[in-house]
Amino acid sequence: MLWSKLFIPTLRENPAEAEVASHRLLLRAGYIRQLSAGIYNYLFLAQRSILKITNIVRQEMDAIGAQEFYLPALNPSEVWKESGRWDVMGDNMFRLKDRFGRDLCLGMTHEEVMTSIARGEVRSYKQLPQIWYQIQVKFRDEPRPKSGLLRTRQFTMKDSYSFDMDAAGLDVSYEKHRQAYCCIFDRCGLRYMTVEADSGAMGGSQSHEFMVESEAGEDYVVHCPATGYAANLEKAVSRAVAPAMADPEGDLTPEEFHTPGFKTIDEVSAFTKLPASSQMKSLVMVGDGKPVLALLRGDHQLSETKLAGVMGAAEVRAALPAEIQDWFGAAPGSLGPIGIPIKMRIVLDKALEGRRNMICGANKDDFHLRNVTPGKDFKADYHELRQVAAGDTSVDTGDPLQIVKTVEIGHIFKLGYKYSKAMGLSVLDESGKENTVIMGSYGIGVERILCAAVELFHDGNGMSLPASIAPFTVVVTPVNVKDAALAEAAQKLYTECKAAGMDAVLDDRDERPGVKFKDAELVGIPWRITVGKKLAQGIVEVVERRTGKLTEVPVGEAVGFVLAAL
RNA sequence: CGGGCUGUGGCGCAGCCUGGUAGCGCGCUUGCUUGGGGUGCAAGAGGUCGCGAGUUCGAAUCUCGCCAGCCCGACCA
Repeated sequence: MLWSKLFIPTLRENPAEAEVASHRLLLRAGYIRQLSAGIYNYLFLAQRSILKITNIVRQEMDAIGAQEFYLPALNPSEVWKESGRWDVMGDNMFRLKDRFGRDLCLGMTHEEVMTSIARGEVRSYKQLPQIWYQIQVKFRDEPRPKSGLLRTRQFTMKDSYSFDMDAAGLDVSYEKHRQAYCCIFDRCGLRYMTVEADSGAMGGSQSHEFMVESEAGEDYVVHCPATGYAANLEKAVSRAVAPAMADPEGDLTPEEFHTPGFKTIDEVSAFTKLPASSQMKSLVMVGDGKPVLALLRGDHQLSETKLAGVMGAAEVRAALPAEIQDWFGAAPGSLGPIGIPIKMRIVLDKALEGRRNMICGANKDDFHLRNVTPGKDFKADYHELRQVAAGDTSVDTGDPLQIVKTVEIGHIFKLGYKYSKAMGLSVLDESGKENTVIMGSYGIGVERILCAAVELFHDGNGMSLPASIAPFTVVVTPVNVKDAALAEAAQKLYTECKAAGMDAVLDDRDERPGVKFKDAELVGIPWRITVGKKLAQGIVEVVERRTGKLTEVPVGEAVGFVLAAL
């Protein structure tokens, strides 16, 4: 292709509205333009890159025996009502009515539709397992679209669904996906981590996320370089740093003391001259409408996800001040596990196991208790409730943990029977008995692969995409198109590149060399063959975008040089 | 949904406080020039100043309402 004929609207200056690197550079390099909040036009370069990504995805999915479908984005409400998600999805779902007033929505994901196909057609164990996938558009009315293509309201997803007879079959389908995803992300040239993820309170037994480390990300991953442990912060476990001070010795009896106006952990800490780790933090939470008191070490944070898991609740929230007053007869800041007027479940974080003679609220405004020992002074029910904090170490080895910010590019998930049960998907087994099908679902955010690549690989001059997903592999740049010898040699090199099967572009624009170099670097083409002065000696330059390394090679060897480096 | 910020030619911005004929840089067009890192010169085109009301002789500028976008938070199957 000839650059002079292409629509590649690069910008000299940074667009004002873009902050994160991928957003800024995709705009500047002329890949995308915004249509509305969270809705983007993909121009020529973006579309080229996305097609390369989806081809890789398609090849690897096909390689595990998955079959490509293409389902409607426009969905009737019925299937969503069957699964219960018509209500669950709330405002995140785009909804509309047809001319007869029937409810429709734009699909956010396709478990329901895939399940509806399977239940209508799949009747026998002989037809299983199946893996069906599609590469298709998804719609989610995000509360806050942000960061360019990282969080949008319309995006492309590769979503697949597996159908198996039993858990062992699901294990196989799941493992196939895990490996396919690794192949996909490897081929896309990404550095990523596979991490354990929270599988929710609803029966999902296992889940992994594929994460790329980036400041632009929205998820936190706990990672142990020494042991290789990696988990989403929501799910991660760790060994906490020891309490700052040992507990008082002996079987002491709880004793009330006056703490006028001291409510927070820090205030009580300053007042008692004891570290936060000597206190028990009392958090009143509500899970699916039921109150619970969660106790943690004063310097620890509650993980709401873990608490939800312990309670088996779909959703947890902090109790409102009025609810707390009603249940405890005291205000937040003086709460504790002893003498609660109503019956309420109390759960303790495991970091409190073995602790004694601690400080907590007395359920009486402006009073606290000292010498409170879990298990002795109240019934202790220990669970993993704490969020991993900076400085924590590996549970197994005590090696240091890191907490890193990441972008989620893929997620694989054992669904279990959630949809097959709700929607009645079963087959006859060998003995002629009905067997509910077990399912898995697996997603890849296609645009996020592009974003993650830009986040990982960019510098002051622009992006530097992996050759496998760059819109072009090589650009041939004659330094001066008015010089017939240069123009002719460049044209010839370009033709050779094409003949060698490379995605090449000839920068035949009548521009100064600086302009062409800048554009090629901004757009992120991995290789450039520069045809300039030294052509007289039969020499051209091959420049690698990522390293900036320049090699002078004879004209006849330039194409081979690039090919060999790919 | 709460908090903050911003809307002025395609892009980046000034002008607004203190009301009086809309400006700069880049880009674009034409001509010349230059030809190894966004060349230089000259001449042009392009804007109902986000929308609507109000105040005023007069509003980009002041007041009110609305809309849109960005950032932080809440939220994120």
